[in-house]
Amino acid sequence: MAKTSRENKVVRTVARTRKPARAAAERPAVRRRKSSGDTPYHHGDLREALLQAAERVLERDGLAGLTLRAVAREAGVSHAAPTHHFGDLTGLVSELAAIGFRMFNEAMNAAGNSETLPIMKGLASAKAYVAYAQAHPGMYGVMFRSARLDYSRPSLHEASDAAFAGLTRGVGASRHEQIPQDGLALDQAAAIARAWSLVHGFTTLLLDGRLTGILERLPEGTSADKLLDAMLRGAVPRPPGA
Amino acid sequence: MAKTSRENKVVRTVARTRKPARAAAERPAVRRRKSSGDTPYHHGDLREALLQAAERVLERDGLAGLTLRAVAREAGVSHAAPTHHFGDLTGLVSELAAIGFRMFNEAMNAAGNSETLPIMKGLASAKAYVAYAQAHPGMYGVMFRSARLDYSRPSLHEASDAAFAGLTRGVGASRHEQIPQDGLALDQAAAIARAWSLVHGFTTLLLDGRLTGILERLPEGTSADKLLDAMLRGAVPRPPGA
DNA sequence: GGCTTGATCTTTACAACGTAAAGATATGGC
DNA sequence: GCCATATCTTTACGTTGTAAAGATCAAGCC
Repeated sequence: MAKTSRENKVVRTVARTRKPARAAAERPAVRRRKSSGDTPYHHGDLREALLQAAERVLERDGLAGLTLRAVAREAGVSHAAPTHHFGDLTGLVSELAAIGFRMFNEAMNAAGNSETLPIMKGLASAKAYVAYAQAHPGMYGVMFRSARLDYSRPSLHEASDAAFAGLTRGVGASRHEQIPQDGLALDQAAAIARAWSLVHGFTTLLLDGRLTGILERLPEGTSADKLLDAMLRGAVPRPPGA
Repeated sequence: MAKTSRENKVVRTVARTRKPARAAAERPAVRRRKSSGDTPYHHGDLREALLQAAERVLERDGLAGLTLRAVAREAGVSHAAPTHHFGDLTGLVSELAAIGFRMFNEAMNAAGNSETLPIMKGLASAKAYVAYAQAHPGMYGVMFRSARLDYSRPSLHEASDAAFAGLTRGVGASRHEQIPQDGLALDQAAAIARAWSLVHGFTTLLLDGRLTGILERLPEGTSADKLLDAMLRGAVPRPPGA
């Protein structure tokens, strides 16, 4: 009961006193509708602006710098404005993570669909997984390292489930099987867990810099991509002819 | 230059005024040497007491509850006392993580040494890895999820390296090979990365609750241990006869 | 057109945190 | 006995998340 976020369920206060707030001219100027120079209605699409500001702050200052007040500063609004749209910091971080999962999922699907051979689909998806994390380390941190994620939020729940479902499809494709929705044999479950663990573990270790010791000992600066490829090819039960 | 921790390099102040501090009797009482009822010298082994307090706070309140002030409260000292022994929060968390890595490493080695077959050594170590994380989720969080770790600290650096070296040895044993210290072939590196990624990824996913969807669909509440075993057995190039 | 209403944003306030600095105190060497 | 020093406490400050109350504007009603 301590965590009741209002978030658009505005508490109408008693109000009605004097003391005029400062003039409207003093407020930050950039309050216009997204890509539409006119009609600066109430205060613009602040929710979207805050999410974009949050992503900028994240990639600039890292996960530790992603605070409610920093995001508000970046967006040019008062420090309490984000509370109205996201309830609390957990809410903002969760919505940001949901965006990350959607981008993530799209990247994996695009990579998988670009391949024709079923076995290659899985490999391509896995590579896209790692590539996304390398390109957006801040987002990856929000999605997998942040302690403030509320998976009961539908947006986050759905986006996160969709991303892992995509990876599971890749496994099914590479084994020429359909993954059933209800029952699951142990070896099927093991195959899914193996694919998830391999890709997710590799990414986590790579971003934590724990693979640099290995990469440095490889011939002439082999890239992480090559190591990933070798790791995955050795992991499939029947190695592809290519 | 903003992060110069003093940490035992005490800044001698000018000092010397009046205003007596409160009586010694008001202070917390438990200030005696570890397992030695007498000789309560200056204020006891506070450094050790703080680390133990930190572990208690961690397992009780989670990573988010692990603050300098909470640890000081748990140990019954002033909120600024930990600073003297660890410099800052990063220092305390790093030392705690080092302890975690040492316990972690001991558990893996003990499990590996209990087996005679080389292939089994790797499996046993991997299971010990996951078992430790399940038994000490707070510690695992400090070691792998905390944003405040300073790997330039020798204690943390060494303990962390030792833990991963142990896992690498397990891989070498399971492949009947010696992992060379200098050069490394791509397939050797891939084998190490595969073992690390599998075990670490599985653990991360398990602790994040992302495997529950799979576990629930397995026959009659199969344990995570069974899934791990099946996953690992399917991953080794030459499956063991057992 | 004046008025109300409700959503949006700002101000103000407070407790908890990390950290620095200065004051107090006991220990061990002399 | 005395003092230098390491250890611990007090005090203080800036930052954070969050609650609550005040201000402002768009829209609808009469």
